[in-house]
Amino acid sequence: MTPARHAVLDALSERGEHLTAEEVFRSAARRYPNLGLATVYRTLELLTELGMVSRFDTGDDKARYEFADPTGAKGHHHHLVCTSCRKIIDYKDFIKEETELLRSTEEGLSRKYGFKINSHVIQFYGVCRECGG
Amino acid sequence: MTPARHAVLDALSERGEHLTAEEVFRSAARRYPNLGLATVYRTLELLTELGMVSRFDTGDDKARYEFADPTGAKGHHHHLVCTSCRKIIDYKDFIKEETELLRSTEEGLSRKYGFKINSHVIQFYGVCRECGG
DNA sequence: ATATAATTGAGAACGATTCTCAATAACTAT
DNA sequence: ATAGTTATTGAGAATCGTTCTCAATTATAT
Repeated sequence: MTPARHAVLDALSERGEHLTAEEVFRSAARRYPNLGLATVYRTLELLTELGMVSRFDTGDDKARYEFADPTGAKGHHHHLVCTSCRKIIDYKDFIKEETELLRSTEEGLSRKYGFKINSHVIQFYGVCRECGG
Repeated sequence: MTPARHAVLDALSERGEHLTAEEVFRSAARRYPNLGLATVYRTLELLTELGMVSRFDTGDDKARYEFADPTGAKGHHHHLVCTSCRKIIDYKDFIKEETELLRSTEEGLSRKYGFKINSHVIQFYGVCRECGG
């Protein structure tokens, strides 16, 4: 865990969620001024592989990263994306039905197609209240 | 509906599913040789807006397109993606639980956050039988 | 300390997609 | 039909997020 990597991780945990690589870079560079953008990308990839960070995207063409803390307060959650203002809301409600859906789907798909399922993406798109939803 | 647009639509409905823009281009260009790639992109965007084509992505950085036929044999379906060989399986099993989940989630999110939900992405990633899943 | 391996920053390279623009094709109204 | 207006096209340049290259620096092991 080098200083550059720490700076990236700090940026992700301190600042809000859903940062783009560019945003992580700007944020982390405040503390670690000669940080390079390539290092940010490399570190984000590394941390994602280690499971400490999770990466997702929301339809614009920039990957977003957030601190992964599956057992913490945030826990496992999904994203609700406003297609107008690009706001992203984390939610973890309805997880019971969802868990059930995932379990049975994964089991069924595994049996039928021989897939070992490792991850999933569930995301809703819509228009938020402020944007007229 | 110009010939160029027809060529794009034909390529999508004739050939299998899940084509990248490049693949649509190659396929359509066989019938309509002086087709340009930019026209393919423009047409795919147009058809997507019209709801005749749906666009999704699977983790590599290329958008995929498929003929949208919500009431037809294919119907509404989701994708199961092998992260090893990139095979994509359409499935529409378990739609009952899923429909229920979507309904209650959309309703709940709407009430709680004031979102009008328009679309969703549900996708599973894993390793297929041939790849050792 | 010294050799070896890993990490870094800067900028070039990449690749999917979008933009520009002149040429062409499609309508419209006469 | 025909002249004028508008939409669509193809080709290549431009864009932009991301990845690669490479020499320099830093960490690790001997």
